[in-house]
Amino acid sequence: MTLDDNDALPPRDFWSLRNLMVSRKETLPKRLAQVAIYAVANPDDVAFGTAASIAEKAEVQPSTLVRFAQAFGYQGFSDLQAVFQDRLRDRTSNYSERLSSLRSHVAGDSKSATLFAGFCKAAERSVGSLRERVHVEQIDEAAALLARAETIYLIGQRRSFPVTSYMSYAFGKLGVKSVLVGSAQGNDPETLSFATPRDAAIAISFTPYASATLNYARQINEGGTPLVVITDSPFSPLIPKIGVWFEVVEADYEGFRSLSASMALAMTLTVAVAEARRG
Amino acid sequence: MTLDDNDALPPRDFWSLRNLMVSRKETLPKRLAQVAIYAVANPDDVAFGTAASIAEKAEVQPSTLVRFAQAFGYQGFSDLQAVFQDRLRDRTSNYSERLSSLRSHVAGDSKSATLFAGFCKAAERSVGSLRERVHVEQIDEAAALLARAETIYLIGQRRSFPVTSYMSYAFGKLGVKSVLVGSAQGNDPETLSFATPRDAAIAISFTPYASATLNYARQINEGGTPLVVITDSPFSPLIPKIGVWFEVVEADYEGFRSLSASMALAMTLTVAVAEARRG
DNA sequence: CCGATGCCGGAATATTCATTCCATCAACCC
DNA sequence: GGGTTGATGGAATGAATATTCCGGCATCGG
Repeated sequence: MTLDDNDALPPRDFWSLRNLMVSRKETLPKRLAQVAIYAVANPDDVAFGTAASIAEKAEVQPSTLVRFAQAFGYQGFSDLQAVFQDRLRDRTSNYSERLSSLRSHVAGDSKSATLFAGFCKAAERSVGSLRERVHVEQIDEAAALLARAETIYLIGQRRSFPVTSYMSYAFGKLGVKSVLVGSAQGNDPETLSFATPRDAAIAISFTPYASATLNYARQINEGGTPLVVITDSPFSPLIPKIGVWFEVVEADYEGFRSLSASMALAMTLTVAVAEARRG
Repeated sequence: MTLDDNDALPPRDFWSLRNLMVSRKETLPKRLAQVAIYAVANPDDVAFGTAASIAEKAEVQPSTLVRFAQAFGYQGFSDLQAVFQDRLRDRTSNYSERLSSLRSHVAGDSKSATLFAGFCKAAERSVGSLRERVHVEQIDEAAALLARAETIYLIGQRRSFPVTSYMSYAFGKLGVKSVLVGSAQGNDPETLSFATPRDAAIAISFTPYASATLNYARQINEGGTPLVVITDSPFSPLIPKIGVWFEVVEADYEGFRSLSASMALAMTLTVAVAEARRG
């Protein structure tokens, strides 16, 4: 008796097993810990893969997987794998279970629970409304416009800044030249004065519109640089003369508006531009 | 050429296949129709079972399953089974290949449409998984911890920076003193050296963890400053000695992970802190 | 009623798979 | 520092699996 030193029966449901793997990881030998990490991070692959394929992805030997299973009291790898499969099998029962647990949480009536549920719901509703409002042609048009640009200027303040800063990061990773405007440096007007009609800009703003964003967008658009705008109303002062605009209505909870829809649209645009450049 | 009389490539996503099975059922030979009916009614069993076990339940021969698969243009039963598995694999990541294959198939449809749908779905999925994983007690604990702090330090790089920058903005509006670390200024280590055990910090990072974030978090936590961590695994090197941590698994599409779950949790924490301060 | 065509069942086969075994290696205690 | 214990990699093994093949059968048109 060396490895399988736990007298208790192995867990038969996924979450018990998961907790056990997390708690025992510290005391596990190196390779077995490696398996634990992989299994927690990629339960789906464990459910469907073969011992060989999983071993390869986790960078261990197949035999290590068998040892791992036995260390947790299972008869072999297949026995352990069955637990991972069951997790995916009864998704429906799992779902109702999830809902009831959510309800009991909310029934606890803590203020945090209400907040949490509220913000989750706001995020989901926002994405739902985004689906309705945005048409594919708009995305195509915006992506084409941005793909033509030499430099893409990103304009967003306050609540919109996280969105533009994400785009700046993603564009960087994708090798698309972009300039982030609206950080705390203060030379933004000069930066924008370099924009030409061969560039493009993305401006994001919602009521109450940050005045700086409005000014920058107007300035750049009047200089002939096309503009892609994300805003929350067809009457927004941001709507450009040259360019495309998207209507994104974020649901709010207690006055704090979600960012999920803007983020999802931002990601779509970012990747679409990169793909358009490649093609 | 007798059976596999369709020149087109077989569908790679479950729903296309399902529709195809339904529509072709009428013209299919008796046993193959029998398989189609069983497969439509028990897709989970098809996903997990072996050819022998499925054949038994569907009351046909294993070889019939192979023929069935070939009749739809697949190379063999395993090839067809993979489609059924992908349907269940949905949960978190790894469905990028599913959508990319979808895209190549629906070549007539715009690429942007697929992107857009993918990112919307990733956002919704992420929020769903957030609900499942985060418990209210954690939020309460984190909010209490942060409410006690004199100054809240916000640590996040790269993809996490939009989240911390949002929190910085929201904390500002709510009158909570916070310092944003990780902008391009470069004096971050010194800024963090001012943190005391009476302060607190929020660190956000996902695989691959930005080394600077790791160092900052470790440094500040060893100095006795409690830490609230948002990360993607119980084995994350970010898990603090003093403090609370949240497991947030963002779904990804084409390697670009959503931010919706992190954002929703960030909003919850931000407002919860402000409420705790007020009460 | 008879040939032809396509379908099916079941055995045969070739692969792939999980598991076991053993030699080597590293860590630890005496 | 030598001996022991446990962990690991990798090949060997035997079981299980998907697939192929072929003889027989039903169906259909003449």
